[in-house]
Amino acid sequence: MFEEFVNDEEELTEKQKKIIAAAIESFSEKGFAATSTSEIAKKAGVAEGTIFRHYKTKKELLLSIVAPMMAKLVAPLVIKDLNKVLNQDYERFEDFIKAMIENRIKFLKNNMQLFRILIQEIPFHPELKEQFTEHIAVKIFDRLRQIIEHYQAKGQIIKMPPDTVIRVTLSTMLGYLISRYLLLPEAEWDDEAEIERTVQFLMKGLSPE
Amino acid sequence: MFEEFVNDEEELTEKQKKIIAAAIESFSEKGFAATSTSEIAKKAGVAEGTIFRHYKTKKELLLSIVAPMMAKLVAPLVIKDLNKVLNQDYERFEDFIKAMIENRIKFLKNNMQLFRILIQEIPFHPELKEQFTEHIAVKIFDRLRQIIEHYQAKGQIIKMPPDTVIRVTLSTMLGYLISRYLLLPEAEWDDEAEIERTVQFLMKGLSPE
Amino acid sequence: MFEEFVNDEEELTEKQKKIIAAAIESFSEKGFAATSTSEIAKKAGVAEGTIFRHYKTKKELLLSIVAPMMAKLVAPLVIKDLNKVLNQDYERFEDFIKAMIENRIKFLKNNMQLFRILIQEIPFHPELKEQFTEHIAVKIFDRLRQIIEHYQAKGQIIKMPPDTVIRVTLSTMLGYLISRYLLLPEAEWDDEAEIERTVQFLMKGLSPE
Amino acid sequence: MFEEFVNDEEELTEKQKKIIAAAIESFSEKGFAATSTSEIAKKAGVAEGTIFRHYKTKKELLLSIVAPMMAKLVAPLVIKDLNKVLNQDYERFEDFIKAMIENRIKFLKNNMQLFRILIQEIPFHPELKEQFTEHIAVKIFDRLRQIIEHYQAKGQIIKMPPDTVIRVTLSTMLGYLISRYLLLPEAEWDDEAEIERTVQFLMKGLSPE
DNA sequence: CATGAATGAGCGTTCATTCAT
DNA sequence: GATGAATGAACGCTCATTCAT
Repeated sequence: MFEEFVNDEEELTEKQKKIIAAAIESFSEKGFAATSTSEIAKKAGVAEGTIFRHYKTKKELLLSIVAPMMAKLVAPLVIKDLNKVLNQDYERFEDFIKAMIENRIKFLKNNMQLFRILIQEIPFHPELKEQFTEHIAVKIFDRLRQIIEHYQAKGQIIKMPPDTVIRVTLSTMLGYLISRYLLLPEAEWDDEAEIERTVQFLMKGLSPE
Repeated sequence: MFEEFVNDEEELTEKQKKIIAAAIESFSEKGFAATSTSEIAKKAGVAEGTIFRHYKTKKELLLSIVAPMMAKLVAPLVIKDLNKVLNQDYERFEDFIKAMIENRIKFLKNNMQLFRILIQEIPFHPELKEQFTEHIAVKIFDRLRQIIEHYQAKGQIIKMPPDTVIRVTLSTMLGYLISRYLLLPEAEWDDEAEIERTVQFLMKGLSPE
Repeated sequence: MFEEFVNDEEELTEKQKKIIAAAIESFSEKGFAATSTSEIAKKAGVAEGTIFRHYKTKKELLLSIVAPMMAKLVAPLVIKDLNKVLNQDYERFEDFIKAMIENRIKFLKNNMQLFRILIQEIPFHPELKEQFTEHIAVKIFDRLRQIIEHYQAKGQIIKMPPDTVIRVTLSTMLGYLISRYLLLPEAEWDDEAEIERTVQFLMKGLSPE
Repeated sequence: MFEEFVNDEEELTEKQKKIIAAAIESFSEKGFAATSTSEIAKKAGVAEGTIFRHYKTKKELLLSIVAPMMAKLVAPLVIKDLNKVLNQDYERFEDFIKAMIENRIKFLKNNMQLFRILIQEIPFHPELKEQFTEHIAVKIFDRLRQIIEHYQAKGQIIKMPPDTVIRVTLSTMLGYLISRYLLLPEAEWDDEAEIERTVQFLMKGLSPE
């Protein structure tokens, strides 16, 4: 479940792919504002002008990187008939949340640089924030709310405002990811156990009664 | 308890205060890299050269803003005889965590711009990250570990690695703050209830058994 | 004899040539430190950024001007089989020194601005001084020493340490050039006679006995 | 003979002396244009403003250093009744030139930093050059011409235009000083012998016949 | 008389972007 | 489509000089 059928990079020329790859690397390491287009060009092995042939501005390049990332991040929740999935595959909230968290953690782990750019740049670019709230807060929150209410109705989750449930769930999950991969990547982590504990904490915190 | 007796800004000239204030505003809004010194000067109503009389470089200006913030952030945990406080004032973990969270939330709410700069700039400045891990991870984590173990020994918290307890606690708390004040500041929030719910979630998640 | 087959400026773009020309003019008149890059750009009729596309720093621009000058200055002494030349063309030291001096005077006269930059900037730039001693003192002094010894062996020059002979010879020659073209260029000079007298003084001063 | 009764530094305050000393050191090492007033102030141990209390501009500070140097440099030739000295003490040109050269070499050796500033800055400051030609070329050249003619009349020097004699003499002498103390100060020099040879070369080059 | 904070013009350099080839 | 030379505005920072204390 929750596999992704996203295909991008398909209509990109070889040079474009190199530009994107170089930009991702630099943006994630030094930030958008501190990365120069000439640096990207050099790293990508193309001429400076080539970047601007494909992307009108430096910012457009950033958006062309971040926007698909945001879409992919919430992809599993955009599945058309998610409720069917829920009923069939995940009778218990615990199973659903476990699957979802493991799936998203795997995804973010594999796309850590993109994730990094996303959270680093959102504060500085109103368009990004807008896109984010529009995609996530509106489309996805609605979905998530339904899901939460679904399990609340089944008596599997505490009766708390769904938005609060969503918030603490995401906080817990992203808190793990940021600690694990961005803040203390060099500490020793027993990932399996740590995820297990995190989910356990979340489940207990959200259990009814 | 946990009041702060930090006094800074006291030996600063009038111009220096204006520079700091202008820098905080701009850094928090546009980020360090995207803020120009000329812009800070204009906003502060001083000549550009004046900035550099007080701060050798733009980066030094940033550090002079962020470093004290970091110290103040963890101040309540640097109290000399914290254990006495714990025994006397907070026999129950719940009371302690409630007091601590409310206190720190109040502090961060009052210093939201500084908090914003801190979390926005840490990824881009190795010195900052270093200072952070040095101050927080080493000094404070040790303290927090003792506290957690203290309440674990009393049987008030689940037997989980203290680092994990710390992580989920901070995630929950910072997740609230970031959602509330940075991501969705314009949504309607019933702060009192929301904090109450958040602490409740945390307590249940960490309760033994 | 002693013609030069040096060709530079050949792979330079039009703009680069203009930058070099403007830089030479300004550096020689006001000195390197007192010449601004914006001034050079204006004089060259290019944008200031263009200078830095071709020369990473202002100093690199200086070096790109001075280094070839130094090479050309000593070029006649780097001829592969100089001894053959000496034996065939200049049996007498007087003929050699006359030819050499006239040749170098002509060269410096035609490159007075470059010569000026060279002697004006050497004191302030260790790299230049190093390059100078390396090229001149080592490579050329060895050559000159051999030549002096060659004519001393023939009994045509006084038996004095070759280094001293070289020093007084160069002093006499450069003293003329500096007086003539840099210190008192507006006095009336009978160049031919003055050079004749200078060589005569030199020859007598160095004659054996 | 040729002792100097120059007294300067007499009406200078302690701070002023320190400023002058610091300026001399920096100007001679890095050049006037590349030396900042703040650097001089720091080295002198005074406030930046103090420099400008004593010297209206940075350039005035330079001139206050160089002008007296120039005066002292030619002092021995400004003696009122130089001819009496010549007749009494130096019947032979050789004795005169030897005494003069040794005296001036000693003086310059003792004031090498000032000498360095003088020759380094003359090219860049029209006022300096003017002062130089006015003092040297007019006042002193006249004197020197008389002296040369005096010895030419006695048949002790070659019949050459006095200006040429002066030029080659100064070139020879300054050539030694510059080689010895500025270009190759770290080579091994047998000063006594080298001066002896230099004077010998000069005498032979200028001898009649 | 000495101070040093303040100034603002100007510095060398980098930048995103354009455009002729 | 790709290039890279060219641009000029803007950058962080330094400077000589002023002036209230």
